[in-house]
Amino acid sequence: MKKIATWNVASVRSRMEGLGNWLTKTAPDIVFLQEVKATEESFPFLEIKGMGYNALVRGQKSYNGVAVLSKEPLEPVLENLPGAGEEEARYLEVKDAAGVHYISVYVPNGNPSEKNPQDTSKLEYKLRFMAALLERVQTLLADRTPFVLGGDFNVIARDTDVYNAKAYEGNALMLPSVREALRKIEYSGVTNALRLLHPEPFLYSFWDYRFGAWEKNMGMLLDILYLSPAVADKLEASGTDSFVRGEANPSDHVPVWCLLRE
DNA sequence: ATGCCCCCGGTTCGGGGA
Repeated sequence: MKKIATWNVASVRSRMEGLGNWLTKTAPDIVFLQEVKATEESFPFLEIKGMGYNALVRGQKSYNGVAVLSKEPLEPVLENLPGAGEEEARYLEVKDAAGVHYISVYVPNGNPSEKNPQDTSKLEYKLRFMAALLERVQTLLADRTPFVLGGDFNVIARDTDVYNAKAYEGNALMLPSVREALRKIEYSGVTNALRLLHPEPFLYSFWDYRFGAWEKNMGMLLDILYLSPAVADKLEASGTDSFVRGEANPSDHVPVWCLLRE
């Protein structure tokens, strides 16, 4: 069995204790991280090595940043998503010795800043990014490359993936254009590892730090693991590690994981 | 239900997150 997880850690350096506890407790083989908010120079490679994991990092100062942790060494394939620009660290594709690709992705949020509520440039970037991601998925599928694509997609795919859909009307997390972009990826032929086995409504991976959201269970499902067809055939189990949201100094996201037969 | 929180850089606040 191989366990693969994705987790938006919301600043890896400030989350080391929780990350270590979670790795020890759940023992994933491969972990996709998002929002590490560190450069390669400042990334805590040594501490993570001490936890038993190698790390490949596409870093950036202050913002974004993605990584893949693994017990067995992996090798890099792409450090940027083709067609999405190279300014922001939101994509890292690596592969194992068997040729399976592992992709950690952090899709842009897409909402305007509070100071410029009419600004649509961030939404346009999100849609461009998702279109480029669709292209990459289609290429991998056409090549019959086995892969796991996981990350924070920043999309509320269905009204029942959020505590109150009405409150988020017009939000870039669930605009029709954004949902359509996600559906194009899903309908290209990948399998949602969590949803295939757990279709129930109000299953969340994110609870805002504000509003007492965790205590009131005001959450959203934003994190996804997509499997290529050959990998999906090996899916044994999946879930969310929501317990970490209740621990000290947590990320606002929790890990989503799947278990694959060898 | 957007203000509430949290992190970063680098200073005592602004930007970003969702």
